[in-house]
Amino acid sequence: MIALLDANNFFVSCERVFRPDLMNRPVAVLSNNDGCLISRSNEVKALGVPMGAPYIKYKDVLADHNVAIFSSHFTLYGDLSSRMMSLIESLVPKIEVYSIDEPFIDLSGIKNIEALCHHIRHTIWRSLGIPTSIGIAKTKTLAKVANYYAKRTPAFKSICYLDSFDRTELALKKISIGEIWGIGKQISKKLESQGVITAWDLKQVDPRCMRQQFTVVGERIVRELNGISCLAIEDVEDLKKSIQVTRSFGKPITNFYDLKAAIATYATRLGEKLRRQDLFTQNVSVFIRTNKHRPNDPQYSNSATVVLQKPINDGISLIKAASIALQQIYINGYTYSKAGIMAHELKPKGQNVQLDLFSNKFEEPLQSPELWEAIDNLNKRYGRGTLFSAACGKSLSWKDKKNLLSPSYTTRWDQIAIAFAR
DNA sequence: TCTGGGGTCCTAGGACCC
DNA sequence: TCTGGGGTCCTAGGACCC
Repeated sequence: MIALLDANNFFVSCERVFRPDLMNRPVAVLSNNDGCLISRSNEVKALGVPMGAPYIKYKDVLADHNVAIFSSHFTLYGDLSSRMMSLIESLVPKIEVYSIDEPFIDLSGIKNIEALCHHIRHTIWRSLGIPTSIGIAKTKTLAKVANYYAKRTPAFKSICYLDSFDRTELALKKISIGEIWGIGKQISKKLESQGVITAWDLKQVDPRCMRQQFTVVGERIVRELNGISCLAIEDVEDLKKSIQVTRSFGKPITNFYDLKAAIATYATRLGEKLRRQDLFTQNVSVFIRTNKHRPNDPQYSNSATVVLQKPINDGISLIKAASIALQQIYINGYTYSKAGIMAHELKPKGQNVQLDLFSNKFEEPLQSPELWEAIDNLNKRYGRGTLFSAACGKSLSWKDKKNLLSPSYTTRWDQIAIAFAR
């Protein structure tokens, strides 16, 4: 058996951990730039505010209902996530971290599955204050279905175990295909036109037909719904294949210098991410684009890739590479709204010493790793952006907005939570 | 008026090779 | 009056997920 544990409204729950006064008040968390809603408490969901809705469109409704609004605070969420994962790991033989708030748990060999799951939920609640739901079934896809019911059916008390054929049949008959893991908008539209409406319908489709229409991905879904496990619990954490930093601008950019400064800032952040994971990149791409939500404005979007002679992860080399890419694609006269930088061909430490036969032996030395460790430590201690390259510029008008940020309760000494006893 | 960011996996199709 | 066929590698783009 496989369990899928999922934190309820994770980002909202993280904000509530240090603000018990919000426990019974509606809460929502915004995307970058305070653009749209990406996490809603149950009360906000009940108001009919959809996931991903533009904040500004619902600002009044949210204010009318006294909803507490937060800018997204990924340092906080990431920290609470890793605490939650370690807790779970200490209680079970094997987990696979699937997303920031969801691990799959391998339950093979466990005797009293439900008791263990109750214990896991209780431990997370008591130690972290995060509410969770657990779905249990024979395959990952079915565990996802079980989790769907665990969240929505109060009688289940947040745990749903699809332990029999009958229960599974009932569960599949009452859920539409669009709720199934891996079935998005396009595929459900196509399937519905063929009369496949519920997950139970989908379970009956010939897997070979699914493969023809929707590749092996579709075939696997049907098999998994039939209780045949096609997606194993991944043992080793795979090496990441790409790392990116992309942002919409707080204000649109119309000149090269601001764009260059933005790209340099993203390149700096990319370097931090690479160094934190001890990774190097040999392939840096940059993209820029105008606002695609304004079809009447002149549209332009392009990207360029720079392939490097040797793997890098220091800020200066990344900024240099990114600037070269940017120069190749920049066209004057457009209003840019978004840009990003991506690193591909990631290589772990140690693999970066390989010498290219045809490259000059006496190339300039790699930027000193000690220097970058010192810079990272300073920025970690005194806040991101304490020390940065002049290429990132001083004008911050294009920077993203985060007007409603909560304190860094768990990662900054100067913002640690304070409790008062009365 | 505004509408996120960071990932993965899969396929088609072109280039190239023998 | 015919112009192979099989294989690999790479990239762009689509679809999906949280």
